[in-house]
Amino acid sequence: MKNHLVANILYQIADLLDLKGENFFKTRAYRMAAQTIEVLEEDIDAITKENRLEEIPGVGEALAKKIKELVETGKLEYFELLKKEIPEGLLNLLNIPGLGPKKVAAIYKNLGITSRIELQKAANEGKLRNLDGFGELTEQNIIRGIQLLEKTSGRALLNVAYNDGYNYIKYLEKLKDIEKVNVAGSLRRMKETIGDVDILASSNKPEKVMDYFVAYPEVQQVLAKGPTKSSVLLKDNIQVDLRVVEPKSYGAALQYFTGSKEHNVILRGLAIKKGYKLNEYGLFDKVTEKFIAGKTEEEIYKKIGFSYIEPELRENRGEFDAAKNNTLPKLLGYNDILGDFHIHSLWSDGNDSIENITITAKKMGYSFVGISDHSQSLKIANGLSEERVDKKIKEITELNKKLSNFTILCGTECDIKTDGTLDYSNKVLKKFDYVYIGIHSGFKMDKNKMTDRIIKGMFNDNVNFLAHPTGRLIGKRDPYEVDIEKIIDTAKDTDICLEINSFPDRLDLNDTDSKLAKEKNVKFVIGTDSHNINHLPFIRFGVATARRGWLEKKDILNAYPLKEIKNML
DNA sequence: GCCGTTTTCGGCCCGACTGTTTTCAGTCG
Repeated sequence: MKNHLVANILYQIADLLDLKGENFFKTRAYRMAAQTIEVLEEDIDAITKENRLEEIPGVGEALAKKIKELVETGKLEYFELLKKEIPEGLLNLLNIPGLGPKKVAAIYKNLGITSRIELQKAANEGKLRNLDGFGELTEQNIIRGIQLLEKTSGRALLNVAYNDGYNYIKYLEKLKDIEKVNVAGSLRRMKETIGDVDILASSNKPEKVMDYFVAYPEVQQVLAKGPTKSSVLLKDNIQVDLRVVEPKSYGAALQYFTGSKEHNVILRGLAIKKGYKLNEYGLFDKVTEKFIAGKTEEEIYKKIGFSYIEPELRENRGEFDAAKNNTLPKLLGYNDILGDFHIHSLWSDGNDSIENITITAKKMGYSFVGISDHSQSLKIANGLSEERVDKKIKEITELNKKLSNFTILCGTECDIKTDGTLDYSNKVLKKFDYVYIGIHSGFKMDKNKMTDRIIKGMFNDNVNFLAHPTGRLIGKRDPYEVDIEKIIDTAKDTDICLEINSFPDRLDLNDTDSKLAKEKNVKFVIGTDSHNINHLPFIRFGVATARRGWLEKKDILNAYPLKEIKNML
C-alpha cells in the first residue's frame, strides 16, 4: 500500500475521532503520524515487512499495529467500525468554514443530517438556530460557508493570491501608522495553491491599522474585526487575514504566521528542548519568561541553533537537519533567470509577435528569449509546417541583426506522438537552436505505455528539454499516468533538462518531484509557456517551485549566460 | 495515542475572535 493512502486513512480516522468527541491529543497523534508517513521517503510496505514501524516518529505500539493490519490486508477493522458508527458524509461537512467537529456532531445527533445538501436545506428552513449553542448568526454563517466552499472549491491558484496579496500590501504601505508589513502564510512560502492570504503588520496603533485594512476598496465583506486580528473577503472571494503586532515581536510573528504548521511544531519543540518558549510574541526563557528574541526571524532561528531557513523551505522536509549541518541549499534567486525558452508567438497559438516579446523580455532584464512554437500535427494550436519553420527562422535571423546585447533563439515545442516518435524529422529538428518535447494529446494511456512513449522521445539526440513532465492542470486535470522516477532517471542518462513550467495552473514538475530529480543530479530549465507577453512574469512562480524543491542557481540551465548555455546544448 | 537526560504517568502550544450566554465553548490558524 502506498504511503499517501495509509496517511489518508489515518487523517480520516482523526476526523472521525474528532466527530466522536475523542481526546484532542489522541486525534493529533493520528494526524502527526499521517503527516510523517505522507512525506516519508521510504516505502511503508518495506518498513512494515521489516517490523520497523515503531521507528517512525509519532508511531507507537497502537498505531504500528493498525498500520501493519492496513498494509498487510488492505483493510483496517478499527476504521471500518468507526465508519459504521459515524457516517462518512460528515467528514465533508468539516470542510465548511465555521463548522468544526462539535457543531457537525450536534447537527448530526439532533437532526440526522449527513450531507451538505441536507444541511443547506435545514439552514434555509431555520432549523439550526434552535440547537444548543447555535443561533441565527451561526445559521447564516453556515449558509455563507457552504456558498463560499462551492464558489472557490477551497483554494486559489498561486498567481491569483499573489496579486491580491501584494496589491493589498501596496495599499497598506501607504498608512504611516504601519511600521512594517509583509505577506505571511502559504503565500510567503509560495505554495502552489493558497487557502487564504495572510498579512502581518507591525504598529503601535493597531486600531487605526484595522480601520484602514477593512476600508480597502476591494473588500466585499468584513468577516471579523478586532484590535490584533481581522479578516475580510475580497470581491474575488479570496479571504485575507491581517494580524498586527508590536514592532519588537515582528520577527517572531512573521515566523509564526509564515508556517508551515508542521515546520512550526518542530521548531517550537526544539525551542522547548533548549529551555525556551516560542510563540508569536517572541522567544522567551521557559522559566523566567524573560524576552530573548523576536524582532527578526534570523535571531530566532539563530538562538534555537539554526541558520536562517528561507520561507519556501519551511515544510518539514529535512530543512532542520540541513540548517543544523549548514547544508541548506543556496537557493536560486528570483532575479537569477537570464532568459525564457518556453514562449509561444503569433507563429502558432501565441498572441504576440516575436518583436513585441523581445521588447518585454528586454524590459525584464533578460539577455535572450527562445520562441518555442508548436509542431505541425498540433493543428488546433496552429503548429508550424516544415515550410513555416524555415520562414520563422528567417524572421528571427533578421530580427537578431537589429539587436545588440540580446539574442532571440528559435526553438520548438515538438509533440511526442502516441507511439513515442516526434512530430518533426531529425532533419527539421536540427534546424532549431533547441528542442522542447511534450505531450499534448493521448493523455489517457496506461502508465507503462505513457512512460515508454516519453522515454522514447527523450532518447532522440536532438532533444534538449522535456516540457511539463506530468501534464497536470491544477484543479482541472490530474497528471497523466507516468512513472516519474523513470523519467527522472532517463533525463539523467540523456542529459535532458526537465522543465519546471511556471504557468500557474501547471507548476510542473512540482516542488517535491523537482527535489527528487535534483537529488539524482538532473538539470532543469524554467519556462513560462507564455502565450501572451503578460505571461512572461509567471517565471517567478517557476522559480518559487524550484526554490521549494531546494534547487540552486547551478541546477537551472537558463540561469547561465547564453554563451555557456550554447556549449551545454 | 505518543513520549521520556527530572517523568512509565501526565503532559502534549495556545491566543484571538465570534457567538451564545452571563463566563465560556467552538473554531481557526
